[in-house]
Amino acid sequence: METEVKTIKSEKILFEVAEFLKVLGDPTRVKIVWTLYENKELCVGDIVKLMDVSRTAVSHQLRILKNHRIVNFRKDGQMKYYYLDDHHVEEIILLTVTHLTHL
Amino acid sequence: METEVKTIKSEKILFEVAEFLKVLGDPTRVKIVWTLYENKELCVGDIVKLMDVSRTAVSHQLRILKNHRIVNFRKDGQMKYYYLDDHHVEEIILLTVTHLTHL
DNA sequence: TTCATAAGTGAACAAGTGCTCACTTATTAA
DNA sequence: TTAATAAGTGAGCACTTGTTCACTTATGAA
Repeated sequence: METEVKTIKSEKILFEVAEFLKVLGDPTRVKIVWTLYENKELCVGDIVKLMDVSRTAVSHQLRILKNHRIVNFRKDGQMKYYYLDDHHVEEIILLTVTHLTHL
Repeated sequence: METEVKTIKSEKILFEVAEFLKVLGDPTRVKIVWTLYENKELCVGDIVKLMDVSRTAVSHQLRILKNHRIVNFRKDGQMKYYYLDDHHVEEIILLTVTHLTHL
């Protein structure tokens, strides 16, 4: 207990960081995000086809991603075309891939 | 269902990305990481002093961070001095902060 | 050796999470 | 209007997770 220490600034932003990374820290959600990154935009049915997850599960996760402004969509008839709402998200994933492959 | 789609490459790496981001996606753990980022290295007692979390909880979370090679430590007598094991981790957090503050 | 201090461990439990199931909403075609 | 298709919703439940509590290990001083 002899180390000089600093106090933590902005407790709140760290909590938000944790909350945000938790959203990406799920296999289904990160797979959806990656699929949208690779395909620019996709309707729900296509996302389901590309992933081994039920349509309902995809719907639930898309809502969470939407609430955190990670994805957005445009309507076209009966379809909803989802796309990544912010390029930072793909940067975070790519940086993580880099980290893991250089471990 | 009319969009041209690509197949997902490397299912496994995406799973690992999710697992890794989940580790950072916890308020206690991200706080520990940030505290270590700000202070270079700290013993467990100092980490506890800087955070509103019990010593035991910190110990448990440090083990998880150690298992994922996010932190490491050096022993010095009775103390263990923990430090960040990879600079990618702070980059990921800083990028997330940037993302959240520009939302 | 004995005691104090620093840190870690494992069981238990409350809280949270992600999936499935049944049902609903919205849109388009017949 | 009726039927079909695309997507979303809410309850329920199994599973996971983070904390606390009691106990253990390891090191150093007396």
